[in-house]
Amino acid sequence: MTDRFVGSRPKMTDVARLAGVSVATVSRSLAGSPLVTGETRERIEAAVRETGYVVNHMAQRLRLQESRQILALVPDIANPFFAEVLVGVEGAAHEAGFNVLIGNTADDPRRADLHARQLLTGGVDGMLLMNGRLPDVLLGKAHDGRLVAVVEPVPGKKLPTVEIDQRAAAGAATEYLAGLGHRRIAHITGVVASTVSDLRLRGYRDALARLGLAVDEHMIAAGDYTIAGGEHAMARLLASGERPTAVFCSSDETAIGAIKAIRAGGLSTPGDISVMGFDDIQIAAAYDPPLTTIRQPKRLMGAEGFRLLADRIAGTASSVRSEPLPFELVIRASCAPPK
Amino acid sequence: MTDRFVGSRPKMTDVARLAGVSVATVSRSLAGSPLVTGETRERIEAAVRETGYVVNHMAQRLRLQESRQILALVPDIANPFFAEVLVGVEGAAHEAGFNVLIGNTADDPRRADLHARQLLTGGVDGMLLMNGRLPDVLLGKAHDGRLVAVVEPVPGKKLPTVEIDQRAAAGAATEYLAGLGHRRIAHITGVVASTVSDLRLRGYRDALARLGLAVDEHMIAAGDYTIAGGEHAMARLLASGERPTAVFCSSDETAIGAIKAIRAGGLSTPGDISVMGFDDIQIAAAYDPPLTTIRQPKRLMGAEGFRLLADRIAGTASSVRSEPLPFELVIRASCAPPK
DNA sequence: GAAAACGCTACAATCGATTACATCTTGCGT
DNA sequence: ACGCAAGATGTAATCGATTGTAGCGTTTTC
Repeated sequence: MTDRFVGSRPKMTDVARLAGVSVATVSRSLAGSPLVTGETRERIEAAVRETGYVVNHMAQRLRLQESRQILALVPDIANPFFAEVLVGVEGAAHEAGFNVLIGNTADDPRRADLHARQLLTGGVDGMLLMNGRLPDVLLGKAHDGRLVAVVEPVPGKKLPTVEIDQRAAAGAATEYLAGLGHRRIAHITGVVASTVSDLRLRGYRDALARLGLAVDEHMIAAGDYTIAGGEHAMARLLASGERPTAVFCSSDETAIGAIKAIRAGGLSTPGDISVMGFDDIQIAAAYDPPLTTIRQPKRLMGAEGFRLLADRIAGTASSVRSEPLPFELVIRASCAPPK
Repeated sequence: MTDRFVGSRPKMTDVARLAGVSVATVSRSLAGSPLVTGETRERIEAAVRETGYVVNHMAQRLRLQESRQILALVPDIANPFFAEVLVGVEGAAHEAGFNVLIGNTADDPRRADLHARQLLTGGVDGMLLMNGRLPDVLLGKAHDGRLVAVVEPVPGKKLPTVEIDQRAAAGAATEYLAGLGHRRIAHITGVVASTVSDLRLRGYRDALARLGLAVDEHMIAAGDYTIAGGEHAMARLLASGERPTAVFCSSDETAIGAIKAIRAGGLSTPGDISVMGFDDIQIAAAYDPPLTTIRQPKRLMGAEGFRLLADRIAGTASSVRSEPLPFELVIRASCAPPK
């Protein structure tokens, strides 16, 4: 670690010269090849220490034709749900020696496009799509399986997808409320025209049908996964003639908004109206009342998404579609039997 | 966009051949050099369209000796505060044509080290340190200003730092509580031995001194920025002899924990005990009661951190230390005058 | 009319690693 | 002793771009 290479970093030739061997031998030695042994290897290692040599990733990547980087395209990093998925992605990637680039699309297709271009220019080896949309620049291309969808399936494109059985989960949520004795169960949807939101709505309808309960279209209000959206939707639900005794919300944020609207209407949760969330983000347990919700295995989904992608990058792609991951009904205090 | 290059992407030589010029000319043309003009440029552009050529980033980076990537080292991406800062970083980076790698340290120095190595290997052009710690591998090195600290200053190292005036902010919070009429104001700290937590504690002490109020050491409880930490700390505060009428917490999570403990003790907020948070994360406004808190300009801090770093990477580094960014007292409902 | 100036393009070196192939040593069997 | 295989190392091509310098053809200048 002397300062003999001030300014420019030592390169492999410097190590080779010092060790009295060729760069080929240094490269092999560093790669752990069994061809380099004994005294030679020691001399090289000493020279590496002496010079403070570290490999130049740009050169290595060009030669190897792989960046060992992936890009995670996320609608909003600050959304606690996606942040948690990202932790899973980062963790799995880190273990496999991959780095993770973040692409915050902020629902702007141009930003998504600009990020997606990384895949075409070789900036990254693969991409995780978490916003349910294939960027336009990738449309006609053969991106031979360097794409994996996480959370939201990508419509119109056969992509490996990591998800839970949304329909079954929504069904379980609805049945739980019915099991508590509720008969007038409302639903606040997610963003309209999103696959996941549709599936949850369908699951809700399924369950009501199974239970022999009629579906009242006035009991279905459109939300957008946000607190404000939940608040407005709940206000509408309350204003409609006969009000529900329980509400199944398609996100925890929506549930929080709903609870606020319920309180604003002079009612209480779960006293007057039970509220069920979805996702089990961190606030869910901390909120007052703690939210009963469906937990999605967020970190696991991220990790699994990475693994699927890594398999395809390595060419060991097994199946196109992996098993749905398990969800879990988490019972806390925001739902109770009706009065 | 024909399929003539199935398998291997077209490279610059392909474009050159098709346009009937040399690669040098193609490169210059694509770079927008004024040397290439008229018909030649048009032929090249046509050839680019024809082949569907896009530059190979790996080769470009090797040649240019810059990755146009930075790494953001964060203790926890899923922490809403840091997630929000990251949004700012990503936005500014994106505008400047930089990509952002995330490094989740999870408080593990080895993970931080592994990520930091990216800087030594040329994997990234610079690094944003958000965890207040210089990774060991960077210790003896001359990383000539490719490092910027954000949020938490890095002790023992003169680094450009993006921060707010923590001491003044804590003072403002404490004075606000005093202004409401409180005399017994407690404080729950952040992680002990962290610079930021120390500064806030000092600001709290300053303010009490200014106000002529005695500092009661029993009114200072150690937290760790988490909900659970706030809960335990508040429980201790309640158990101690004379209980406070107001608590200044060093994070919003801490405040939420404190409120839970207050409720668990049969008391209410702000009725019996006012609670003040810090940071103004998204839940702060949604919680019940909505949290009065100090807002840190999170996105701005992230964006500013990136700009400082970009300046130093470009060699246009202006000052080592930028002005502290403005904080803001956000008054909501968790603080009220004492009974 | 020769020389200088200029505009455009090509050649070839370069960035720093990896690796197929060639070469040189050794050791072993017979 | 000789031949041959196996082991260790070196040589040089390669990944795909950028860019300094040289070259060439045309126009300007005196």
